[in-house]
Formats: sequence, C-alpha cells, structure tokens
Amino acid sequence: MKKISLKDIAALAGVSPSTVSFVLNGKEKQMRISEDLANKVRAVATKEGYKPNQVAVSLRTGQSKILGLIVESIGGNFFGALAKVIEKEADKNGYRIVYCSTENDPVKGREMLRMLSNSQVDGYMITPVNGMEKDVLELVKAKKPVVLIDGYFPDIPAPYVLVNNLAGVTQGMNHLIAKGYSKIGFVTVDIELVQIREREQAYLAALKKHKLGASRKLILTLEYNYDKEAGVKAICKFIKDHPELDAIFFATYYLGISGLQSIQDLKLRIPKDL
DNA sequence: GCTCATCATGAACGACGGGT
DNA sequence: ACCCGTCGTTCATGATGAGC
Repeated sequence: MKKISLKDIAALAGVSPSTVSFVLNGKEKQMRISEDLANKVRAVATKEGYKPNQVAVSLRTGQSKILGLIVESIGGNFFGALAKVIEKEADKNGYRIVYCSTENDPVKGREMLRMLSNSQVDGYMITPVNGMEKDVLELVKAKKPVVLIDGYFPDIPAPYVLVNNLAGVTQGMNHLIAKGYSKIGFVTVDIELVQIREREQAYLAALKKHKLGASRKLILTLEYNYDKEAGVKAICKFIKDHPELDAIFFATYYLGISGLQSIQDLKLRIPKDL
C-alpha cells in the first residue's frame, strides 16, 4: 500500500494541499478556515492514518527537529539521568534526541559530531573532550546552536552548563574540616578536564583557607582509564604510604567506589580509622 | 463597487536522475 | 555539460463568492 501523503488527504477531502497543511499544523484559525472544513480534514487524516513525511518537512522548513546529544558515556548514573531529563524537555518542545558517547576519546567525539552534522540535527549538546576544540569552534562559527555540558573550552565562545565543582568540593571539605580532620587526602584522575582541575583546586584552596598546609603530597592521581584492580591497589598503597591520613576526598564517584574497596581490603573501618 | 471570509494557487526547499 | 522535473510539504499571495 502506498504511503498516504498530504496530497492524498487533500484529494479525499476535496480541498487543496495547503488547506490540509494549515489544519494539521493548527493554523486554521490564522488562515480563517471554517470549523466544519477543518473537522472534515482532520477526520480524513485520522481515518487514513496520515503521518507527515519528515524528510519533506525538513526539506521545506530547513529544520529536522532533532537535537544531537554527545555525552561521555551512555551508561553511568550521571549521564543517564541527564539524558532522561533532556529527552523529556526536548519532547515537550517537539524535538527528538540523537544520543551518542565519546568515551572521552576525541577521535570518537569528532566522528560523532560529523555523524550528527550529516544527519542535519538542529542543535548540539556536547560534553566536551580535549581535542574537540576545533570541531566545536567550527560549529560555533557556522552559527549552529551549541551548548556544552559538564565542561567547557575557555577560548571558545559557546554557552555551557556546569556542575558547581568549586562549591561542591568546598562544601565537602568544609564538612570534613569541621569534623576535625586535618590530614585530608585527595584522589583524582589525570584527565585534562576543567571540572577535574577545578575540584583539585578547590581541595587545595580549602586546605589553604583553613591553614592546613596545602600541598600536593596528599594527592593521588590515577590514570583516567585505570584498571579496576590496579586502581584499588594504588589507593591501598597511597593509604599505607601516608599513615597520617585521617580522611580522603575522592574527586569522582567511581574513584570513591574504588576507594571504598581499598579501605575494605586494608581492613580499615569507616569512620573509626579513616 | 467594496469588504470580508474562505479556500486555492504556485513557488520553493535540496539532491538526484534522466533527458538533451 | 547543462537543464529541468521529481519527491511532500509549507507559506505568502491570489482568487472567488457572498453580503452590503
């Protein structure tokens, strides 16, 4: 069976295609189309199960009503929850989301950007990875709508939405310090992301502010894609090498999980020993 | 003859294929 | 090598008829 087009509906209803278009797009008032005719057109369209040809709509309007979302990873709590909200808001406004991930690989990030571009998406939401600067800049130069999420490029004039890394870490540190801990370690990763750097800076700033001797000696930096076991071992060694530690701050939730494993392996008790 | 309501006409969108 | 029609849809503009 042939796909029913707007023209078919028009022929069946005995009106012109434009009339059908206006009615189905809710512009019958604006176009002064009588209520009776509008109802008739709607009835025919529903009966025939008419669905607009999105390719043609895009061709005509220049809009795809699709937004591209590039996140760090599709799995995981943070980006999963984020995507859910974004999808919901997009849906409210008649947009759909194409969803892909970079795994913090700039090559893959660029590949995804090109894919989205070829798919004619109307806008981009991107969690930036170092190495994507040129491509993002190109989008901005081309006046494409771009929003960066959970990170930004200082030199690129694109709007961004961030977690308040500074306030979050500061609040956490203040809590530990208020509880009387003074030898606080910091475990982070060596990835070049602004949010990670900000967290480390906030950690150091908190120590400095409370005159607890801000130094890098109590900072452990793991490789970003650290092996699970190796990471746990490294944290164990870090704790053993620094017996003066009475508290540890983990820069990310996955580091925290590894850290809990390490602490358990060392048979230390929380919060008695650490 | 004029105004208003009501609906139709036709061009345009971008890429591709077929015809000269 | 170039032009032109094709797809389905949208929208500015035009056309028709009714009522005064």
